[in-house]
Amino acid sequence: MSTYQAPRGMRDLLPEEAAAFDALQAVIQARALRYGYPRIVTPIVEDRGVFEKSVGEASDIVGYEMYDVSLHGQAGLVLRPEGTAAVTRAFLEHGLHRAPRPVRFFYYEPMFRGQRPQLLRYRQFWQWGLECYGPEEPLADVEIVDFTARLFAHVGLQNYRLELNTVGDAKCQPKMREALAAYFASNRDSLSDESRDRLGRNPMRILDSKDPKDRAVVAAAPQLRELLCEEDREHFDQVIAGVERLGHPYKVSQNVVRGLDYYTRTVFEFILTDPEFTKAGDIAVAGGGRYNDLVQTLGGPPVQGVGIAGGVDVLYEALKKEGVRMGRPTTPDVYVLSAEKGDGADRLQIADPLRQEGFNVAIDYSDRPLDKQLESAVKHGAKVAVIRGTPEARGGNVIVRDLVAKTQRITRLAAVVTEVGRHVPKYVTPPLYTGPSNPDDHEPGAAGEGPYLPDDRD
RNA sequence: GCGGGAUUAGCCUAGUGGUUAAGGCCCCAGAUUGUGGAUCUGGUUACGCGGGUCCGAUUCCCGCAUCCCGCCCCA
Repeated sequence: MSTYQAPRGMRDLLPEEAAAFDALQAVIQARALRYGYPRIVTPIVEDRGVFEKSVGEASDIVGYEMYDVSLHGQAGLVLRPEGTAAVTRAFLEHGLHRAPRPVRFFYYEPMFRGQRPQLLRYRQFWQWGLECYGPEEPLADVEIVDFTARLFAHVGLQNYRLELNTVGDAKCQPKMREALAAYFASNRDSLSDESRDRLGRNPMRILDSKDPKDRAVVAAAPQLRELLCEEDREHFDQVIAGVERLGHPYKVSQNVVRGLDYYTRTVFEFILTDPEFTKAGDIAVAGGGRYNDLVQTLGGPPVQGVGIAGGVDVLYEALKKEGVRMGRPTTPDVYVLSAEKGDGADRLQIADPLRQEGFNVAIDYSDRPLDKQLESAVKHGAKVAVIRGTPEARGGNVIVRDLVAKTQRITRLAAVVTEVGRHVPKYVTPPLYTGPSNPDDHEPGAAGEGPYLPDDRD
């Protein structure tokens, strides 16, 4: 047993898992860009106040789940427990509330909460998220739901359900709270201790209680829909109509009330339905909603917003459970071996053109007998061995051996790349810069469209 | 933060209040003077940490750490 281990609730992603996480990021990020959401990166550490102000001081996250980090005893910094408040801080700090609206962001970052680790709940976990600042139109809410539903369809997630709800806006919430508080107060004796406690703080949270005692009371609680203000109801109806129109299955559920204070109007959760994940209660694979007052809360102008955050660890496990394959191979396809001792430079020279060409190539560093090197190459997952230094492979020749088919041929050095290419795939190294394509490449009329028209304003 | 369970090598398992704690897989080396996943042989690595009881503890007790399960909550 090693002396040190990863901190509680934090884990290492070994190459295979890391590859899967990379693949998930690539897919989600590319899709976010399709929707007009470019990536933003914010620091892992934030001022404590960013979250106290926005998430709510009474919330569990701020109450006891924030990771303190102090520098030279100077407190006040925490590891970020969630993305929305941090992104909003950046949005304001850079004056982006003056940028053309809506202002959209995508993020994919580790988050930290000092909670007790449990099934799919870690102290360091990864979240992807979207934030959209500016629009008050319900269409923005709908698009974020749409993004998520289509993302899950794309990656192959099947076993989940979508629940929508609305919690009203700042004008309306007090009224709703009051009505709920009155109802729950009159049923005080039937409530769990926990909920009785919540009655004074946030009666809405009683709605998502899992306590069977509360359940009965909650079932007969006044419908939020009836308590809503006119504009809130209208907004919600349009959100529902939009989701409906796009054909995403959903359910309106009073129980979706989210634990963060900044939500107004629309809230939603994508909840896993596989029995393995529901035995411990609902696990959300994504959740979000509208936050119309958050920007102001953090000291900005009145700018509305809507967003969502998804759990990468949760998504990864759910996909694995459903048999979805993720990631790229983590093993080299080609191994360079040699029967000659001390010819490391030659091995590297053989590997280089193969690598240039896009093959994944590792070399054997040792002077071990060839059989050991072959065995090692196979164990490292190589499909092809390039062998030098044997009697047959002299004078600018090497052997290219297919380790799966167990066939080989002697090949001139100049033809190694071609020969290897017959057995294993090449990979594309991503470009450092991907510019816009040239619109002139488009051939007018090719797709049946009309000719370009002159713009009279020119 | 509060409850319950677990912790023997890199992994999986056995076992015991008393000499060198067992086996399988993996890893390394050799048998096999250089073309592989087999076989055989050998080798490295463990009683989570700290206290206590005891002549003596890996074994019993307590605390701590970590993991799992539940509460709480969320991604």
